[in-house]
Amino acid sequence: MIKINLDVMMAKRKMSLNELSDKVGITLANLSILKNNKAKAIRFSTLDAICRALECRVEDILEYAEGEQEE
Amino acid sequence: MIKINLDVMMAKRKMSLNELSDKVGITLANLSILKNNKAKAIRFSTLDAICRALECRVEDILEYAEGEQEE
DNA sequence: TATATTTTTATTGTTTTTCGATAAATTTAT
DNA sequence: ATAAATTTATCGAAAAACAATAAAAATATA
Repeated sequence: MIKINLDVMMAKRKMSLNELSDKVGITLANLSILKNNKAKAIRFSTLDAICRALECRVEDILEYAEGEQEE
Repeated sequence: MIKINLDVMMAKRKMSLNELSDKVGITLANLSILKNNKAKAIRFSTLDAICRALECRVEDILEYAEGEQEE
């Protein structure tokens, strides 16, 4: 499965959802959905904006976890 | 911008579009579009399938390239 | 060169999903 | 308690994935 580690990166940057929402330009609600692994896909433009806002790489946000599912 | 490095990974694995298309379960045409940076988004299910098929990580496929555009 | 294989491009249609806008509920901090 | 931050939930619209298909173009091979 693909894991979203947005929360980790936000913590590292001490950035709140509000701030990130502003910088990325997507609504608070939708960003929350993405952060909590409720989204089924992502636009590259959004991923790009997130990486730019958090000054990080794709792999800081998205992770392929072999097998794994539970929770 | 977000770069797709599918071609690099396919080369490393000596895997053709045909083979990858089979394993991933999306059509040849659409995989080609993705490979050539014509897609605007990607479903996590697809990204997952690609990582599994190529036995690689997300960062082997997707890369955030600061700035950059041209070409 | 001729032929086969692989890849790219294009089109149409269906289904899915993002994302905005909004509001309420919930959680966490003050 | 109160305020702030986050999550959850609808609804709708616009966008995009992806299938199916076919044809064109590029590449490899005999």
